[in-house]
Amino acid sequence: MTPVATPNDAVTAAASRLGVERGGLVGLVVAPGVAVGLATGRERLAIAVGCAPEELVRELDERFRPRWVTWSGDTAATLIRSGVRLATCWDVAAVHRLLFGGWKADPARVWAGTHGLPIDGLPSDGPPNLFSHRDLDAGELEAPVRHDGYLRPDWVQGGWAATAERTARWAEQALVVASGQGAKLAALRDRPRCGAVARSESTAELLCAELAHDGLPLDRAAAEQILGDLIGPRPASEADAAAGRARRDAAVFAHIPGGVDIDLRSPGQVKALFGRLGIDLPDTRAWRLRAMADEHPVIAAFLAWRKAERVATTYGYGWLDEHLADDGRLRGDWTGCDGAAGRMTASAGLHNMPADFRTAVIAEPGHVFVRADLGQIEPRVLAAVSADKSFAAASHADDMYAPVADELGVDRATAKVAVLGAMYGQTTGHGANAMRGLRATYPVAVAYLEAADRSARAGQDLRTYGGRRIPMGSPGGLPGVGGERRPGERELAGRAAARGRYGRNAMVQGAAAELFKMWAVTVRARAAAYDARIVLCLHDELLIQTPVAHGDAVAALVGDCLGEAARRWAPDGSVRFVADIVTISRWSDAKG
DNA sequence: TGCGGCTATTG
DNA sequence: CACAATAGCCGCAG
Repeated sequence: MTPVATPNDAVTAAASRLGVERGGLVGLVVAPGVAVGLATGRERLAIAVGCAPEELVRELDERFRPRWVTWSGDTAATLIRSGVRLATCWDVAAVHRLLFGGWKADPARVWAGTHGLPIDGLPSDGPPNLFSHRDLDAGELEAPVRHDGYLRPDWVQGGWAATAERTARWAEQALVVASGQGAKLAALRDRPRCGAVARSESTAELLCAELAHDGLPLDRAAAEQILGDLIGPRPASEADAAAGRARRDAAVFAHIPGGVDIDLRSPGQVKALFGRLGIDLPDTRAWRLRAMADEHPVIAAFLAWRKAERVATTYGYGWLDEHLADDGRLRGDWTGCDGAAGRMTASAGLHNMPADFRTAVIAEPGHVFVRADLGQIEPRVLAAVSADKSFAAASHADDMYAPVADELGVDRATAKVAVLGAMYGQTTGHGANAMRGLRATYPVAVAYLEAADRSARAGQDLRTYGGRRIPMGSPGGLPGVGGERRPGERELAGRAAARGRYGRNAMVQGAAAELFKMWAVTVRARAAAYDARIVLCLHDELLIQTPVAHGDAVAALVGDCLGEAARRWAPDGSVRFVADIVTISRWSDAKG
């Protein structure tokens, strides 16, 4: 009689062979239908038979809670589709973006980065070269690394998933990268929190995969009601849609004696039309038109047209059809950090949905939302990262601008403009005067911003408080600019100033993003005990759906998590961070 | 067909 | 109308 191996036995055996322990690094790759590759410093292992590989990963995660080393969020996405959600990870792509900046973080690039190999020497992913193959023995073909130190392109492009053994090797390579990244982070001695940030940026990738999979609850009937009020009922055909467009256009043309026939979607034609009516404008932006609304009734009609047109094209029925599934969830792609300062991004309108639609974001039956948003996060973050003691003292007020206004001897609105102007780089207009007061009162914080501004102007890379590199290599975009035209002195100065504004803002916005993600992953971890899940991240705001019975507990927990995250991110504790936390059934019920 | 400009939405 | 993002349509170059 042969004893049948239970999943439990398999897990124990695997854990024992690998030496899995709580918080220990374990390389993990998943090749669906092939194998799960696992690797530790002790051994590598491929699980291709026996119990379901995903089940084994789940068991290992729950029993030992290692820090899984992944190549990217794709691993988490694959596992989530199998019903497995990891607790924590070290995502080498996320850490690469932190260390090197920018967004590209494919395995070939990440490997080269940690090994100090030039990016422009990356082997091309063209067809295999027969001559080079002839010199390789079988062992080398099975090795993921070339003699010159780069990863083999065929492995990178999917070859890693060809066999069970290769998945184990690929997991091992990820572990090697993580180790190199750890060394690089340790070398950033003036960024003591970068290790903690690397871990939260990694786990944010797990959160992103979950957000993409789960989606945001959006009530279809409520959403279509809103649409109907703005642009009318769902068109039954293309002809119907065209008739609707013509009807909306006609409502604008009706205000023009004699009638016209222009394309309202063309700013140039609209500008010309207003010109014929005696209204001269440099452009047709809404704020400019709104100021001229008294001049002619067509302006108000046109602004209403713009609003409806916007909804019809971007947030109309097509938007719902494309992104809102039958289960009432609006789904988009999520990235843990953008290419600039490192904020999370989302597509499908999740980050820029018009506020009107928030009434359609309704908690599902038996659930409520806990909505929490950070108050005045950017000035508080500036106080922390610059270590300005006076500015930090101001953060102890619920409204930070009140003590700042007192110190500067100005009203609150002026104080706010001055602070925001300093962080965004505004140097002209109303903010300029208050700026001098700010420099006198909070010299450390202002010096921090101005140092960032100077570095950025000079084209020197920046690094945020948490260690994210802000590349300034070829800043401001405008690559090359075809032709012989050389930019004038004014234009060059303008571009340098833009780089300066970008740089000073990136240091604040980037640091705020680090704290926010640390908060988010802390909430994610703690809220799981209440069956609560984050359904939306919005730069300084979390929306969490939880069973009704746990609403109050989760609301309290979210506040605790902010304190915990703040202590982990900035252990000094001199800055107070605040959040407005409410338990609601519709997103729109939150007080704004 | 691709891309810069314009416009609008969000934080 | 500063800083960031996504996203659509227009107009123009190739």
